[in-house]
Amino acid sequence: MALSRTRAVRPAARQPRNAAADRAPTLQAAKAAQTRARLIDATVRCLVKYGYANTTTPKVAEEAGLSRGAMMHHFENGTALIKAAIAELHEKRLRAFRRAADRPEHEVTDLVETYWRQLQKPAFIAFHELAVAARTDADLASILSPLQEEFRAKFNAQAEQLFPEWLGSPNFALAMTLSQTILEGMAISLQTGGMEPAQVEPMLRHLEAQIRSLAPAA
Amino acid sequence: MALSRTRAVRPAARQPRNAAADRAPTLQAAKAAQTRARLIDATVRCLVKYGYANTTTPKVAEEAGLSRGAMMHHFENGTALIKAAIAELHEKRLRAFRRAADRPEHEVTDLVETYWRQLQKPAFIAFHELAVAARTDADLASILSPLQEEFRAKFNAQAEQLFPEWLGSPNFALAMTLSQTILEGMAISLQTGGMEPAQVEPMLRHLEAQIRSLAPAA
DNA sequence: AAAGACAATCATATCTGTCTTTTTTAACGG
DNA sequence: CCGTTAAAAAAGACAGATATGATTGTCTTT
Repeated sequence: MALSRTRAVRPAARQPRNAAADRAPTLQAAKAAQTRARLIDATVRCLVKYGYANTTTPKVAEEAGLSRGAMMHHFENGTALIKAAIAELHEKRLRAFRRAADRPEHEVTDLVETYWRQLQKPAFIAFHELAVAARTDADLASILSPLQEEFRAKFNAQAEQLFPEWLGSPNFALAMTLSQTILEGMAISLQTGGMEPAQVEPMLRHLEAQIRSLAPAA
Repeated sequence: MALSRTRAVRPAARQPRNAAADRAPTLQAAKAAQTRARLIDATVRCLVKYGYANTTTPKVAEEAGLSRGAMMHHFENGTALIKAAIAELHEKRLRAFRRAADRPEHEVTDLVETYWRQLQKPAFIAFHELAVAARTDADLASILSPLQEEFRAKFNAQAEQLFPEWLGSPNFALAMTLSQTILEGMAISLQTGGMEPAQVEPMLRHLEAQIRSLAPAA
C-alpha cells in the first residue's frame, strides 16, 4: 500500500463525512457507513492474506466486491483506508479486553487464556503486519505508535483493576511484560514458522505457573 | 522485491558460478566474488533500512554503488539475489553459534547473553523481515522454511552439547523454546514499538533465573 | 581476439491518484 | 400515492510513477 502522501493540495473536497452528518441526522445514506465498514473489513482481510506490502487498492476493492472507483468514493485515497483499518483494529483490541474484564470470574490465568485467544484472531496478524511495516515507514509509524502506547497503558490499567492485589507490587510490570512478550512472541513465531506448534501448550502452562509465583501473597 | 518467477525458460545461461570455478582456480576475476559479496551485503542492508517490500533492485544497486545492469550481470534476477542473501544470513547465524560454542566458559546464562547479542544485529532484523514476508509468499517460504528448521535443530544440538547435564531432561525443550520465544519476542517488540526498552533488563534477568530453576540437579 | 564486468536503455506490467460518466436511490412536491 | 429530480454511489478511463526482466553496447583484462 505504501501509504504515499497526496502530492497536490486537494481542494478540500469530500471530507470524511461522519456517518451522522451535521444537520441531516438520519439518512438512508447510513448505508454508506455499512459500505465503509465492508471496505475496512476487506482491508483487514487483505492484510492477513497478502501482507501489508501487497495490500493494494485494487485487491481491497475486489475483496469488498466493489469497483475501485466506488471505493475511492468512500475513501479518497489508500492512506485514508489504512488509517480507518488501523483505528478499527485498535478499537477491536480494546473492546475485546473490556469484554474479558466484564466476565465474572477473574482467575489470574484468565488473562493468559484470554489474551492468547486474542492473538489467534486475524486482527493480531494484521496488526503485526502493520507494526513490521511501520518500522521502515515513518508515516505509518506516526499513526501506529500512539495507539500502541495507548493499548499498553489500557492493558496494564485493565489488569491492575482486575487484580488489585498486585497493586504496588514490583513484580507487576514484569509479569505484564513477560505475558505480552511470551504470548505475542509465540503467536508471531507460529505464523512465521519459527517454532513448533507442539511447544505451545507447555509454554502456556509454564507462563501461568510463572505468573502465580510472581503474584504477591493474596 | 516480490520474488517473481521468471516467465520464459531462459536458455540455461549464466549459471550461479561458484566463486572458485571448476578448472580456472585462480583468477583476478575473483573480484567477481567480491562484487557478489558487496551486492549481497547491500541487499541485507536494504532489508534493514527499507524492509523486504521496499527492497527493490534499483535500491540494492545504488546501495552497492553499482548500476542495475551490472547487478543483473552477477544475479540474473532479483530472486537469485534474495536467495543468496538468505543463504548468507543463514550461514552467519550458524557461524555465530559455532563461535559461541568455542568459547571456554559455558555458563548456563551465556546462551542467553550470546543469543540476545545476536538478536541486536542487523542480521536478525533482516531475517525477521524475510520471515514475515514469507507468511504471504509461498516461494519465499519454500526457501526459508527448511533453513529455519535446520537452524532450530542446530540451535538445540549446540545447546545440548554445551550443557550435557540437561540431556534427557524433560525441561530441556521447554527451556529452549522459552529462551527463543522471550528473546526473539523482545527483539521484535523493541523494533516494532510494542514494548518499553526499560523492561529489557529485568526480563533478561528473569529469564536467566528461569533457566536455572529449570536446570536438572548438576 | 575472447570473455567477463559494467553500463545504458527498452518494453511491459502494475499501482496510484484524479477525473468523467453512468446508475441507483432517496427525498420532495404535486 | 407517485413520479420527478438531484445527490450519492458505483463504475470506468486516464496519466504519472516505478519496478522488473531483457537487450544491446562499451571497456578492461587475459
